[in-house]
Amino acid sequence: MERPKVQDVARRAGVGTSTVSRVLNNHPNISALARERVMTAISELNYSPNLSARSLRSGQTSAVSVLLPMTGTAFYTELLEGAQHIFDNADLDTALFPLVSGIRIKRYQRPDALLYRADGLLIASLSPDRIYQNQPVPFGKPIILVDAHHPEYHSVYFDNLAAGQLAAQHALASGRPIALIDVAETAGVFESPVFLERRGGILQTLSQHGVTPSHSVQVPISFEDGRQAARALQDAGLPERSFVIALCDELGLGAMRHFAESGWTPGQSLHIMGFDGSLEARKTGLTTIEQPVRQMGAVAAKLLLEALEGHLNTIQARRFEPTLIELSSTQFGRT
Amino acid sequence: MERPKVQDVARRAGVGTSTVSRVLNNHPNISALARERVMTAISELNYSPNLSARSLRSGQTSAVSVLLPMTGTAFYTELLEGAQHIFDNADLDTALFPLVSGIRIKRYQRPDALLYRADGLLIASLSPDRIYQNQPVPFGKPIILVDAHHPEYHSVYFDNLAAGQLAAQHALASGRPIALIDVAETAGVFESPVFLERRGGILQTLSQHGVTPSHSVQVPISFEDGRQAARALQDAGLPERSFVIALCDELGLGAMRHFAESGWTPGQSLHIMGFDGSLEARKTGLTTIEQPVRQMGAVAAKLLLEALEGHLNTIQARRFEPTLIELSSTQFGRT
DNA sequence: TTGAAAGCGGTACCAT
DNA sequence: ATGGTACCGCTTTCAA
Repeated sequence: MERPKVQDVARRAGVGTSTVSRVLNNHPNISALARERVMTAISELNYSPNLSARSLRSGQTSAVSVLLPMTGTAFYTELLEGAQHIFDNADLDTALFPLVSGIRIKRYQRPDALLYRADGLLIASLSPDRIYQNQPVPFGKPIILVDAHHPEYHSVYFDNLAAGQLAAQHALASGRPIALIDVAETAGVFESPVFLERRGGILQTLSQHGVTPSHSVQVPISFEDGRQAARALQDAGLPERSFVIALCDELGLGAMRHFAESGWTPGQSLHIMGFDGSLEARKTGLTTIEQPVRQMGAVAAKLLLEALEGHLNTIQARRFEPTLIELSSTQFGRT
Repeated sequence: MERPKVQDVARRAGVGTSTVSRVLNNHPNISALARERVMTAISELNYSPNLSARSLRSGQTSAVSVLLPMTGTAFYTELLEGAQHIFDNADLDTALFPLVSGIRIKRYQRPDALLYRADGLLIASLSPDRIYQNQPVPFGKPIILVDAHHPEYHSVYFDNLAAGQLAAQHALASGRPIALIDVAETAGVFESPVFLERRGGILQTLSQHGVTPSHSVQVPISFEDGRQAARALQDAGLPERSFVIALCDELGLGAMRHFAESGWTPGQSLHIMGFDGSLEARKTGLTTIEQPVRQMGAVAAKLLLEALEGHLNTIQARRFEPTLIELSSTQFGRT
């Protein structure tokens, strides 16, 4: 038979189509016998429901969409692990829509994009204002922003300003001159406020103590760029007994490598720290600021579930506070 | 108005619903006037079609699904960039379905998973046999395997055996003792034959020349593990004038770092190479085996398009041959 | 070139 | 507890 339908199942089970539907959707008030016969017919015919028909009639899709940048970093893997688990338990299927190039944006601006064939939407690390050019998201169902913050949307995010402040305080406590390895972002759709906020927190705290960074470089994010940034700092006359704040772990790790290679053993002469709480940083002993990424993903997913159930009447914001993980790169040889 | 439908558009434009549908789907034989009036009505009402209704009726989804592991590496970003571009031009929406944890597998085994609400399926780096436990994929439409190979499916993949052979030949040409930094894989769903094949190519070529690796270690894939592997090799008595083959760039880069730190300057005393042709390897000067990832993604996508049009009557296999990129880590101080 | 109407495969209402 | 049936919104004959 050509792809069986409910009618075929109903006929074979000797019941009505509504009974089949009830069994499929776990409705109450079904006799054990009827359920049994329907189940048998289903497996005999190898039946599976047509999702399009189901959503057309029910108005639901049993799916959530996740819009996210694809960076090839572990960040989104972790975030998704946290979220997927929650969606799985709620019997929601999850589809990912990566923003790999600018061209895709045009597609996502159309309200009939596949992205919006969902009951809810999670937007990760992206600014709706930027993607939709300050127009509302063409999706009339619940939306949660994660790793991003916007007054008009439910948001789950890190307190990057506090993270910056925490880093600055730790640096100040060392009594050393403070240098910055900053992130050079290409402006555009993918631009995220994360680094802006971290930087702001750092500079704000420093200036409150009358301190200005002794040296500063801006580079793209990669291990190798971190290395080159460290070299550039040295070339610019960075004193060996400095405290270097790198705006992310990857840059910090690259810089740490260069300093180590040039004999400025991190933690013993030079001090250095990063941001992200990455596994690499922990393994390598780079002091960092932890961000509970997986947990953030889970909280965002839970918030979306609540929104789907209509329990969210006011805009929600869940902010995660940072934790300092002090490792060997800033522990020894304190002044 | 509550989400307008074709009827609303038709009424406003003073035409029949079929005319609206024809305009929406770019059918020929539509008068310029009718098209104009329909377009106006659509934008006035801010109409957008219901995807579920459309696919229910047409039997098509205008979507392709991509099943892939989420590793946080640049590999899949590149692969997708290659594929998305092709799908975009064919007006196909693309949804990603990551296999983040084993639990997900259960979901994907059901034929009514969202994954299968598509016209075609791309499976990346995963073995159908392993995911579906030797049962056929529950999807009666075109499937393309990419970065994987299977006699029963269309496949687009790298010749990893040749890559291994190429590496071994390069190592043999150095006349040095050859050591291996191998990948320790956790068996299971995610296990891919890539490393098995690379390893096989290496060992096969070596043994053809009567050579056996002087030293060998197995470690998980990470920069830091590469570093530790290098140290382990030294502890095991690796001679400084060796040729080290790392089974991937990330391990090679980590090892290179350790060797550099311990004074065995890569390329000058010790020789080392990796696999993948990663950007990092190129920047750092690590000799590597190039794999045109983006191109492979594009070819896989094109193959899927052909399959969708019914042009593929026999199982297709597209194999990409590897290229050696010789950089400084194996160039100088040749014997 | 166009409109009326059938029908895609389910779900949910309304009887019983 | 169960079956009949209208109907979700669209595409596609078919006849005009």
